[in-house]
Amino acid sequence: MATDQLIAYFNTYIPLRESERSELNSRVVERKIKRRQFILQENDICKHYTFVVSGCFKLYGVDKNGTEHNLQFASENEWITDISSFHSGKESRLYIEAIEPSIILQIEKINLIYLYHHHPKFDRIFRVMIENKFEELQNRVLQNISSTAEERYLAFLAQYPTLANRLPNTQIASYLGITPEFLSKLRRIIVKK
Amino acid sequence: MATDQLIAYFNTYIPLRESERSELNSRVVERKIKRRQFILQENDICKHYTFVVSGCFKLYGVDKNGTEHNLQFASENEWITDISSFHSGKESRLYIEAIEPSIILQIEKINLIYLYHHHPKFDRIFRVMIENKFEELQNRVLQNISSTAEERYLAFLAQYPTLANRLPNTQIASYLGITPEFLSKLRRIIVKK
DNA sequence: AATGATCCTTAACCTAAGTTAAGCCCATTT
DNA sequence: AAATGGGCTTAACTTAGGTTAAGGATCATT
Repeated sequence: MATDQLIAYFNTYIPLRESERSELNSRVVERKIKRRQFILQENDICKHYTFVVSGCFKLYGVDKNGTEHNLQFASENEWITDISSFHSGKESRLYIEAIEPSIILQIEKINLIYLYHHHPKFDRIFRVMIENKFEELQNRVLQNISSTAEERYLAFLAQYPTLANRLPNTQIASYLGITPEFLSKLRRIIVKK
Repeated sequence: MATDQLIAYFNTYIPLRESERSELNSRVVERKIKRRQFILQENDICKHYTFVVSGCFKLYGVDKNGTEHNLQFASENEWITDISSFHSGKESRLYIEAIEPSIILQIEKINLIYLYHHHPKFDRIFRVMIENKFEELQNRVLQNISSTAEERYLAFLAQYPTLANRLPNTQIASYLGITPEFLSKLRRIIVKK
């Protein structure tokens, strides 16, 4: 069952007791998502934390020219949400879209708050989870302000080799903040070396 | 007293009980820091969370050419730390330096862990704090991959007007990921408009 | 088999941003 | 009063990366 995978994931942080497992179980909803299907669109309110059981998603914004900019990918055992809209309860300016057919588990805000209040362990787990995510993002910002596109691309390949194989280069270019044409040029330069 | 300011800060998240206040009080150390003084240097291990009571700091990395790249500023009522080194216990690759004469409160890792274990409220508070920081960083990444330097500069002025007045432009340029010369050029273009 | 999408690449040309170098202005220090 | 040093600007020149447009490859759908 899919929630077993989520429980196993939490156990890597802090082992859950039976009571926590069953409460979690009853507060999580499983969904099957098709390729290209959205689980969040601009002007929606983001009501869930989404855990990816299988498949892959992207979180992105769209600029005034209609160009997409990838903020985050999430595949197996990763979380994805628009934390800004989730917190504020206001309309999102982002999209979450399946890149592959996927299975997810979603937890609603009320249920997450319930877990926080009845089992403080979840405060701890989610604190550590987001601290790790924060660290990752901080490294990305440092890369963005200090490295060339080529360096960022090579770093991406090194850090996410599996994703790099799974994703079309257009999606990687969007994540790196460059055009697909320029990424193509970089790839040729790298091969030549 | 300086810890009153920290307690007032925490109270904006969740009010602290007397027991929590006194435990916090005894686990926090006040320091006075001079302009240009470091509270973290490359290859140090980051042992503290630092709360800025007054003054201003920058967190930055230095690249192979010796150029500094500002990851974060922190002024009154903000936290600054190298969360990566703090967590892993490994040597930091970053610097934290006072931009102004400052007063800070530092909490050591053992003491923070003590607070987490005896008062789960701190798990909650730090979770929410870092969720907010995560959101901020995510917006910055989106800016970095989708906007021009001019747009990023104007957004910085709008988002941090006080900081923008307080900081030399060289520091802002470093934060935006551009050279001071180019920022100067942008400023002239903006004024002309 | 044919029709589109989507993607990847190439190439010519363009522009945002970096580099180098010089000069000025202020504040501190001597 | 000079001297130092940080910060800000300007300008000439270079380069990383974007734009536009085209063609080919791959894949799913009819």
